[in-house]
Amino acid sequence: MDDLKRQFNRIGMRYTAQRSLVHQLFLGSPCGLTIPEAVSALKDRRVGETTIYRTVRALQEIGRLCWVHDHKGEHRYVACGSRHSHPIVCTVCGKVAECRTCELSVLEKLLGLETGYTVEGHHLEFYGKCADCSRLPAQETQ
Amino acid sequence: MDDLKRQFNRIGMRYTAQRSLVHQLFLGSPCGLTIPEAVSALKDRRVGETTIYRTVRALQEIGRLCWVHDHKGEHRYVACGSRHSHPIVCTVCGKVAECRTCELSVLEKLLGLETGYTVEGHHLEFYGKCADCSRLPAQETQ
DNA sequence: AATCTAATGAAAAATCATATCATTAATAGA
DNA sequence: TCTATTAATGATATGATTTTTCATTAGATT
Repeated sequence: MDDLKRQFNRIGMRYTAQRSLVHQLFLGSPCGLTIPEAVSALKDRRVGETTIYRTVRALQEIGRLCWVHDHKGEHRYVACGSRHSHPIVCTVCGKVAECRTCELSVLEKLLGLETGYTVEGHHLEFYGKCADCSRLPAQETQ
Repeated sequence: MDDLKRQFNRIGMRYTAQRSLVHQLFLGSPCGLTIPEAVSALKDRRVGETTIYRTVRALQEIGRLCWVHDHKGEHRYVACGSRHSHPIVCTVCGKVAECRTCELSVLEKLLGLETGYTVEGHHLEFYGKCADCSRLPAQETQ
């Protein structure tokens, strides 16, 4: 995907082999990863800690990575398709799905009236059970 | 306010002088505080680090404190009035207001259909300019 | 190829968070 | 009030995480 290269260039950064590995890792992690997890996952692939921190920041900047708080409150990074998506985190297995629907405009208007703020954006995270975990009644996965 | 004491007791904790100081500190901080900020703010009042970490967790548990990510992405804790409120963070000065309006039920239904998840809850943060900072056109405060 | 610029990762340093535990304070019961 | 009980406190130690620094390497440009 050469698109990524262009997006990196746009923010004055190069799309290198290491950065590609970092991105691939997140794409293959449906529950997202904390940074320490990403670091240890790529230790054998010889990608350094510093590179991972920098790449995570860059991927967020170009809208390919967002963060969620999982069921335990841990800050995890999850691959996403666009700068503006609403993640939903499974409270049982931690799997994250992406929701493109966004109908917050009404709420934003109300909010503006209520608080006097000019709304510019938001972060919205949902928590719930994924289809699989909804079926297993009270069994702890992972 | 003796209400707080009851709330602490309900979760098996005591409402002590130190915990009161921590709570007061957050009540007087419209932009919220990171934990290290709270620690240094209370150093002269002789409240220890451990107590602050524990109290922050307790205040969250009883719904008097919520977290936001400020304009710089920093995790800050802000006093709030109820367990379910939607903070809005000023992107200029960082001041946080509380929004009680919650009309996400429609969105939650759509989301359930789109992803197959059973929605149980959410976290919603708005970003925007407060009334004061909306007036000053392009001036960086703080 | 030569030049320039950015990326890399090892190491050190700084920061942040948790665990341990002796001491102190708050509560409940007599 | 006095005592017993239980939880809170905070100093210290420890561990985890994040950032900084910098010599080296790789990628882009001419």
